[in-house]
Amino acid sequence: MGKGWGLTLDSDPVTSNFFTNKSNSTTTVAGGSFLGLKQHHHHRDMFQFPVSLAGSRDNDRRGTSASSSPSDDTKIPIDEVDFFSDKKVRVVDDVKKESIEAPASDLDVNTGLLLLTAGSDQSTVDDGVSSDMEDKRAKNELAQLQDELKRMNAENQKLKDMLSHVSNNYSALHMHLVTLMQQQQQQPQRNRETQAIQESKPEEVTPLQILDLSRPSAAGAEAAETISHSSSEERTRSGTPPSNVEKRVNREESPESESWGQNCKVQKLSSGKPVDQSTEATMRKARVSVRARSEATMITDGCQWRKYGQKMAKGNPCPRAYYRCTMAVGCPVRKQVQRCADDRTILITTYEGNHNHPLPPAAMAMASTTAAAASMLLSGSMPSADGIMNPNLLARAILPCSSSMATISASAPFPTVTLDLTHSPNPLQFQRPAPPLTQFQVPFPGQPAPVSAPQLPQVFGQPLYNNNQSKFSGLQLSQETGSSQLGHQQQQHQALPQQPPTLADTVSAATAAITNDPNFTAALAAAISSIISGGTHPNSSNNNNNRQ
DNA sequence: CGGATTTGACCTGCGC
DNA sequence: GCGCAGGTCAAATCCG
Repeated sequence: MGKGWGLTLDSDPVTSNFFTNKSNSTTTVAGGSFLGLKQHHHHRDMFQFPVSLAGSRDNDRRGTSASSSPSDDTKIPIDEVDFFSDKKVRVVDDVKKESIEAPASDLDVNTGLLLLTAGSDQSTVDDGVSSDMEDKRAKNELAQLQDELKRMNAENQKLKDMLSHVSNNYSALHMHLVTLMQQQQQQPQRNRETQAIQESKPEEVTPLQILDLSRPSAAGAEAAETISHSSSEERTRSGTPPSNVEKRVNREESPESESWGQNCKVQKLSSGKPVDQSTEATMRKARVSVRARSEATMITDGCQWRKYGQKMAKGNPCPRAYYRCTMAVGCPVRKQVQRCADDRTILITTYEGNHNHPLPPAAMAMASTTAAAASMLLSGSMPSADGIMNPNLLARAILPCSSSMATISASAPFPTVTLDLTHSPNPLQFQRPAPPLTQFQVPFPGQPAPVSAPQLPQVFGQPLYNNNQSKFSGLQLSQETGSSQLGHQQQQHQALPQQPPTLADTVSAATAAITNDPNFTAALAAAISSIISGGTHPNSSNNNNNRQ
């Protein structure tokens, strides 16, 4: 991914370089011909380094492989060199040696031409070959060779300097980016941290009680399941239904991960690690809301849900339904479904939590999207709620082609990413070159979810609206497909290559693309920081917090 | 009969 | 402290 997403995702290769740490700063030394030397196989492609910075993924990969593992080193022994590891010195030395030694071996070629020129001059003067003339020729030859050698040395020195300069620049840039990243991540965290410390009372908490949505779901899932099981056993053992007081005690002693409200309690109970605590507190409250037109009572998103409650929400005549995921025992994912009060054809689905189980392919794309959105929202690329950054900036980063469809609210009770799929796309947005669909990887069946992305349910890819002019085009990036009436979720991944991509395909592809890169949030943060440093966004004054 | 849904009670956080 | 609103629980009910 990373291509076709404009500035934001162009940072992907940069991300690969800058944020996967260490050996990414590798580059390839080359340019034998450039040096005027015989081309050695291990000195190819001079200045691949800046190319790599510019975003060639292949270059990145090759550069990384050169120093990432010993085995790789054995495969590509000298071809690629890490200038920022010890090898750098070695290679530079090689170049140096090369400049001194190699010309000797190249003399035949160059000298031949030069001698021919020199000799021809003399031969026209004197046809007789005397030993003096031979000596003179030899001296001339030697002098020219020495000049050539000096020139090459100077050239190599220049190249070395250039290389060193580029290396230094890269290092500085790298450090700067890392620093920016850390600052962005730590600043809002510290604020919350301080607040959490002040509010929380020190009580014991087990690590299992801290479920970080930003982490791969496995750990949190296991934790959630463990907690859930233990609490279930406890309830079973108790036999009789607990009284209110007992129930209360039970909740406090075994804070089931399944309860949002209880989670808030866990967050207050936990005090061992302030950072984790504060992060968790925000993480758990992060939500992804999807607005879509649907006549159904609930959109099919590939997951199995069980309704566990319904309430009348204030200010909305339509009841709000509460669902929990039943695809796995103890899955903490919840969702709320409610019709919009203003337009009852709009169904608002709000997801929270991450699945602790594998998702069906149909549910992967949206899960990835919502997870990425939530992760980004909470990872530190999300500014604190004090309005340092326009949420729309982040929304644009999520969906650069649909800024009006994705809004992020940091001031809401829960940080919420809202994907509005009900609006017609801005025509101007379609003037941007649409990313080739092939760059998106729609998850295949059995393909694990992106490791870095907590999984959340998918809502795309189901019949949302019985209308060819599906309003679902809000997220469409490339074109409106008249024949793109959404089919069943299983069909969305079976689009024939020669057919125009369906909306579901496009959406799924886009959503998958968003999260294919484990470092998406980091890349996003970097992009944002660059945007900030480069000036304010044209719409930055339009602080459109989307509160529900 | 087992699983899903309904629905009233209960809990919790927040604002006044 | 009280009331309100959001969220959850669990017994009752429904349904295949």
